[in-house]
Amino acid sequence: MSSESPRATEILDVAEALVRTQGYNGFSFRDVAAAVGIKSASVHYHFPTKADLGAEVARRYADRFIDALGAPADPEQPPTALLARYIAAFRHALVQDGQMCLCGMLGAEIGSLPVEVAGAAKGFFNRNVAWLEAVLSRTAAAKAGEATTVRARALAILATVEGAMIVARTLRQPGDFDRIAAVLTDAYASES
Amino acid sequence: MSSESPRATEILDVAEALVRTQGYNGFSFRDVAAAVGIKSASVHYHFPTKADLGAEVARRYADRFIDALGAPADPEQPPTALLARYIAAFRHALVQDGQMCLCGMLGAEIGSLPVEVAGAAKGFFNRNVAWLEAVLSRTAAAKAGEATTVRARALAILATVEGAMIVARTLRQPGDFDRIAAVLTDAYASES
DNA sequence: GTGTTTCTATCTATCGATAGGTAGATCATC
DNA sequence: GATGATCTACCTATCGATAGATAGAAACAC
Repeated sequence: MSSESPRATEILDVAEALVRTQGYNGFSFRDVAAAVGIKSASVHYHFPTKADLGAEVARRYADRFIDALGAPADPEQPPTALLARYIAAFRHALVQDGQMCLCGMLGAEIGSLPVEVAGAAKGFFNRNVAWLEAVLSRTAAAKAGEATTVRARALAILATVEGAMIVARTLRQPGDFDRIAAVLTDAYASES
Repeated sequence: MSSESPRATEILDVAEALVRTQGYNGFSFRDVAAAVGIKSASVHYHFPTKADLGAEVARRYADRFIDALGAPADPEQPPTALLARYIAAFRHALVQDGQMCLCGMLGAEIGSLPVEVAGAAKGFFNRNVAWLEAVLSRTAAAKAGEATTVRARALAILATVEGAMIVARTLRQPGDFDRIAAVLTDAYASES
């Protein structure tokens, strides 16, 4: 599956950074090639079409991201700690990388993406919601009652962190991400 | 200010729809011209550069959007009703138009936008936050205590609805927007 | 071991299409 | 006949993608 050559990995790294700042519609094979130090034809050798490259970037990003979250059912981690880790993962993408979440960017462009790329972005969101549902279902509030709202709350958390990245970046105040995250924590996690 | 010719308005309408589905980097003068039924050179007559057109689209969108929200201090409207109206405005953009929020899209692309366009998107968000702060400051919770969190909660509401549009569109389930909005209402408005 | 073939990764060169933008002619309206 | 709006025609630059060549490493045949 993921036995990529060093060069292919290099290309994926560069492409990911470009998509996360300029969007799928805004990056080109020549941009990627120039940053890697090869010709655009060589990029086509590793990834035949732009859709192939975009989809692979998205798949790799999703795998890495979900992997870093750890197991949502880990009995050693209380739900509040897992939620904090979830928020920290997005915070890292924003502050450390200084970029948008890749799939948040793709989600905004969803109406004009090749099907493979759109599907990869959709998969990222589905896996995020599933992870959050698993965490939220362990809270006291969830055990006490309504199962319907577990999915709704998972969707809300995902939407809020994705939106927070956009707002913080647009207002040029990275600290706004933390302000929004604090509201999230107060509203959802304090009831556990 | 806004004494545009019918043709200019037509161009702005088409450009807005294109930016909201393909992003600023993904639309072209030729796309706009073809949809209007004129040549791309004629679009340049009305809007000299792409940045001019993009910025004007964003300004018009922001004006129209904020205008539709009404006065946040209107004594006849309780804060809960105003918040419901706020969410309905985004819901309308998503369900009726079937498109992203224009400035949510621009916010995602913010790292690769001309300064005029980026500034217009930033202005949209600032006006949204100001409107929400005005509403939230009228709630009982706000009057009782902490003024710091009013801004934080305003940012969180904006982030959540922007993110909700992206998530609902990517998962191809418009109903998810309403699920997220319901969580928002429960968490923030029930304390008033 | 040597010679032959195949594979990998890259190159140069080019394709048709499209990008944003410009110059100058044309047409209509007043 | 002047003004506003649109046109034709074009420019330079770039897009995604392909073709054909090349150099070197690996695999194979004997």
